[in-house]
Amino acid sequence: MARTREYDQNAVLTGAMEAFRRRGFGGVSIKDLEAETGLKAGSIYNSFGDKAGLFRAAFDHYLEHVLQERITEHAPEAAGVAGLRSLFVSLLHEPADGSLGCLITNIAVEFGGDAPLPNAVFSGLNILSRTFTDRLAAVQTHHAVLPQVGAAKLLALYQGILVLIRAGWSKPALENMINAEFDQLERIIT
Amino acid sequence: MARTREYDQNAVLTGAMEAFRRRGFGGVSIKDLEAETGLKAGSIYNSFGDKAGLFRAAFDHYLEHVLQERITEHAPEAAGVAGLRSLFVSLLHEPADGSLGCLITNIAVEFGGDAPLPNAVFSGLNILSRTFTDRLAAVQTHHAVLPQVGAAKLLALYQGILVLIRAGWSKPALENMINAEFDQLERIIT
DNA sequence: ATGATATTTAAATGATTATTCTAAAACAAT
DNA sequence: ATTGTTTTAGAATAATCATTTAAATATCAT
Repeated sequence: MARTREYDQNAVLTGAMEAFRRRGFGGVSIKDLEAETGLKAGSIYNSFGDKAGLFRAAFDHYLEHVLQERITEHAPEAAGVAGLRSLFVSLLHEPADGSLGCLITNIAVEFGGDAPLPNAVFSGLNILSRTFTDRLAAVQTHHAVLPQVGAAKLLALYQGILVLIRAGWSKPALENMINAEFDQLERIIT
Repeated sequence: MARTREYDQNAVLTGAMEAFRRRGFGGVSIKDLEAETGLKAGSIYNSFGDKAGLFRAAFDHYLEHVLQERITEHAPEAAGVAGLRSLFVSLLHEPADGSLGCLITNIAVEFGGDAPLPNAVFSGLNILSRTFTDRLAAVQTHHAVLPQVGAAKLLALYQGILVLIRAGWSKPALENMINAEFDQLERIIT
């Protein structure tokens, strides 16, 4: 039988994920990944095939352990539209040293010029879109726009907020904006 | 006296700008820039100092000849809030072969992790923010949110739309969303 | 036309890139 | 303990990167 793996798969993926979130796919070298994962290049290639393979694994890890968990924590079905507000506000809480960033946003921008987008970008956007649509559909009234249309707006707003955070835009201004938007939304649906 | 410059400064900046819009700063090599500008590497370094120098010049060119002209065309002061709607819809018209992209959005995302942002990112966001604030302030009523808050929302929406275009999101869906948003906005202010 | 000066070109440089290879070390079952 | 297999570690590779250098070329004022 073979030697057992020494490293902690979860820690490796988390380290790689953080690097990719901060600096994008092209901005992270194998050497960087060695530093952030603790693995040597040989082990990375042995375990993940190539840089893109590790990236895909890290992106899946992001969807499962960052995005999904964030939704579960802030905006579960029972929390309704108020949960969506909490989800949006949670985006503003970032580490002091630069923006960690959202892989969906960042990779859509980095690859969207001509390179084919990783499937995880679509998966991520669909997870968000479905969450928004579901929460809006649950409280729909005849005064409001269709849930799909409202969800598209929230999706754009969500991505835009992440861009503005990345650009260093004032967080209090963003929080006021989010609250005004959800105040208005809740006024319409009640 | 010296030899005169052979190349067309405007064409050079346009070529470099398009490359940077599509593939970001890190995604464009000097070789790419040679192909897209027609200049040889030596001339690029002679004229712009280094890659970052050409990038700065191309970004300034973008603000002046793409962003400002787009605002002038679609959303001059006289056009009011209806002009803003036209500005947003204009974002959806892109070339068939991949997304050209907005330098402000793309560079904010690419550099926002830890690298310092070029000043042009702030300039661009401020140009947009001021335009939105001004148009909203001109029609403000007591029913609406403060112009600064409404402008922050439009700014986030604007950036988010650009991300979603980059991600290949359905353009008709985005257009419906934009129209619903401005229908609601115009309903409030009249 | 000539001299002074800039621009252009192409080759050279050194750093960094992703990836592969090789040998050493670690483990599990026998 | 020995065997078989896998993970490691580090060196080696070949490509590409931004940048510099030096020579050739082109232009303008005289």
